[in-house]
Amino acid sequence: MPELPEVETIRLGLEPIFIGQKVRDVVVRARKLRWQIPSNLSSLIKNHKILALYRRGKYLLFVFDNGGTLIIHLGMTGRLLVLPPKHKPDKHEHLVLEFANNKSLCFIDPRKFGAVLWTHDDPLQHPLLQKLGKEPFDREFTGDYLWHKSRQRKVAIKQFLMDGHTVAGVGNIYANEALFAASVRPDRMTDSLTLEECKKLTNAIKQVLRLAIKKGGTTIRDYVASDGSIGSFVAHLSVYAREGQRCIKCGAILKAKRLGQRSTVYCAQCQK
DNA sequence: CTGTTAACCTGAGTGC
DNA sequence: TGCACTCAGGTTAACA
Repeated sequence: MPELPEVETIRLGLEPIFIGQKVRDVVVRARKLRWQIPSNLSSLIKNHKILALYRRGKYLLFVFDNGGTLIIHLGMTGRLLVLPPKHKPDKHEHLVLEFANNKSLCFIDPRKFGAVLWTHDDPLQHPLLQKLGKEPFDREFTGDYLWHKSRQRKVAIKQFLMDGHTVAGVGNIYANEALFAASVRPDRMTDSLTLEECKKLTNAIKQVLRLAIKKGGTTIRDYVASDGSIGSFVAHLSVYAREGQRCIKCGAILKAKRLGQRSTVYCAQCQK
């Protein structure tokens, strides 16, 4: 369920605790998440230090002092919690990294749509990351970029935005919110968008994501930060999960429809 | 290549 | 209570 703001909030919470810290022990419990957790993970990272923690889209990248990188994706229900080494393990706690500073980093994921991977090479060249679209806060994520990418494409703009190959990190909540902020109907075909609309959309995405990070993400049901705290962006949602309620701008009743089997909420008055 | 759909998996909520 | 069914912050692989 975590999208870019939630993943970034988790990253910000983990960074001060684990940078420079050495892995003392590794416990792998899950047989299989989205993919198998590397069976030799322990030998890869035990007694090695984390040098840096980056984010690309919804992926977290833990760079180790042996040159390798642990890649973690949280899927729909994944959590990364900082707990004491002796805590009672959650039913769905699939991986625990125990560190020299006496803190454990725990990966919990009931639905197992998440992923824990390892690469010796440049993580950005990993097959799963290599083809990702621009980072929303990249200077190059502009209206021009979106306009060029969207030409001759016959998909609803919302689905296009949620495709990580268009822009990385935008999921269902923030696609809904950004489209509302840009006054664009979610079911518009991408190739019908004008350059002007693409500019409004890219700006809306940056603005919505920035505020959501500032608010620590959106907690609807599962999401919590690495310290267990919840995100407060729910209070700023304009359309997501507000079907049947009134539009905050014009007062019309918000409509819902399914786009690519994802719930979509919009204001038929404000969004054209 | 593009576009659509099923699949991965568990838990919470609803209606009968 | 139980059962059937729907839905959920994601994404890939397999189709047409």
